[in-house]
Amino acid sequence: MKEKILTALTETVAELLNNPDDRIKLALTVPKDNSHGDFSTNAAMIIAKKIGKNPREAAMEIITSLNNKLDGIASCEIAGPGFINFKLSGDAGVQIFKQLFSKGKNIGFSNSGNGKKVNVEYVSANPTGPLSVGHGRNAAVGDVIASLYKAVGYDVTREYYFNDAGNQMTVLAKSVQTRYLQLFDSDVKLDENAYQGEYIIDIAQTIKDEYGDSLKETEELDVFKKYAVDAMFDMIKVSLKKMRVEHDVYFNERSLYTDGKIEETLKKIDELGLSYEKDGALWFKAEQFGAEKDRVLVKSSGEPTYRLPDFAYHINKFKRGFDLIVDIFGADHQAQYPDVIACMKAMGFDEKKIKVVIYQFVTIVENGEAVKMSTRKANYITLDELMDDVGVDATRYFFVMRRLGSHLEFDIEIARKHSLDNPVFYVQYAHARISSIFRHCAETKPDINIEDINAENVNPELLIQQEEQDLISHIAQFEDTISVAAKTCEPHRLTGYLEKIAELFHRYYNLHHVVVDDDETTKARLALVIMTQRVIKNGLEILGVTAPEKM
RNA sequence: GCGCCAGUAGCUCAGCUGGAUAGAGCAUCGGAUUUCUAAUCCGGGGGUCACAGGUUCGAGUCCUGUCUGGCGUACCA
Repeated sequence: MKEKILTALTETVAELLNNPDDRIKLALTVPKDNSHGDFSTNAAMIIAKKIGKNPREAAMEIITSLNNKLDGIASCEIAGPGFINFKLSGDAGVQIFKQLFSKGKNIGFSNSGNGKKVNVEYVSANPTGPLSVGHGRNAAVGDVIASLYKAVGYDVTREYYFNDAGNQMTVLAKSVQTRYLQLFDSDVKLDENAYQGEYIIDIAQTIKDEYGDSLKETEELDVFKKYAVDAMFDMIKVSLKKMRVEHDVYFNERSLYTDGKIEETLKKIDELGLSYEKDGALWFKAEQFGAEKDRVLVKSSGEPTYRLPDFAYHINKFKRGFDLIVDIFGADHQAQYPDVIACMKAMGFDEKKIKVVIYQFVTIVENGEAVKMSTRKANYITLDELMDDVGVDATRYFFVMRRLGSHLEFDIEIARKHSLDNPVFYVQYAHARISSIFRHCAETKPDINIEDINAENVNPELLIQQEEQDLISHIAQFEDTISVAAKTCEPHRLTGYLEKIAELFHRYYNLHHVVVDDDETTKARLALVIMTQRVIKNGLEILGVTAPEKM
């Protein structure tokens, strides 16, 4: 319907301008205020100046020449400064309702992605400690973005990239070693830079249980490292599973070395003339791509920096044939992507396929004060603790409900209340209430079987209440909302949308009964709430939040 | 210094490609339950959209400058 109006409008405007080639960006929107009709356009205001008339006169002309082109429109009105508001005829409304209802359980899902392959890389925490609240935002955002892509028909790969080698692992192994030695001699001091979490002591204890004191004299860190990495990964995977996050691929940075990809990448960069040696290190000519100075690829010690494997990793992603590569990371990693993009472009890959999603930090507020976070110092609140406090549903919902560009303030005190002002409950409650209506209907009207209701055997014309019309017109925007949320990688659009749907439903519920004396009206209203419930359920599913039948 | 992100009600935040009277929740004040779950609903009060210019029919939204905050600017990841 929307397309039809827009096409007719575009043609009309082109005629009036006497220049079909002059493509003008017209907006046809669903007005916030429903007294402004079902659709609204700004066309007249845009062309007014060009055709030398004031906007309201222009609107008049558009309507006149539009007149015969559209069916299904009950009226067009000129309003305000020159908007043209269209009101659909009742018949069109019925068609829309039937169309929406017949989508059944798939309402909201579409196939605009057309099976294109997208790789979403998220969490990607190195195994140096339990997942923090910061990782939690990453996990939730990445997971929901992946689900959004799936909902619009992409073939989605969820990926976790990690590094279990290098400097930080050595620090970790040393920390475990120190804790191990402390089990024999409490005078041993823990290095200031060491990881200080309790979990390090647990790992040391495990090693003591298996090896006794046989590792007391060894300089070799391998055993400590192996135990530490295994233990950390177990911990991380348990947390992610609890959070309902499951990756398809765990990609080990080290495999890029064993496969010779690092060498290959280095060679390619050299061939392109993008590297040079200086002070014993190998440098990447980042300045050439707008960076303020060049960056080190290989340290004078011979060890690569993170940058080189990052390049090799992205080449690998391109070679696996992804049409879209989505990287999700926090604001503290913002510096690393321009180099990757520049390098991929230089190597002839389509760098526009890389989409970098950067989210701002999570601030934990406790007793009105921000808690400083540091993995090393271990004075942070873990993701596990958070999930235990407020539940997985609320955790996931909270992490995605804000625009990614804004800081997320997580007030522990409020979260711990299992509070009633929690928006996730508001949405879930709407879902549960609808289930409750079904139960009530089954008891009071055994003749009506919910399962039997379909687009053909209900009469949508009986849905004449304003609240019903509001619900329908918002439901009609569900698919669009998902598709925009996916395209922009902005999950909060979906939470906002669901809250609006829940609000409209709750208002409707308070004003009107679904199950009423008249069976036909009851059936029409049931169809409406069935659809509403499907929308909420599918929306929550994308968010990874449960949709309870009872609360 | 330079770069990225932000500044909207007392607090936490929405505001889709510029559109009609800037919206929610919390907090506050006042109402609604013989009826499908009151985890709900209805209403009141509360705003110089950080500041100053600019672009245009029209700016919270776009441009420039200023101020404030977070992050980055490693031969750490």
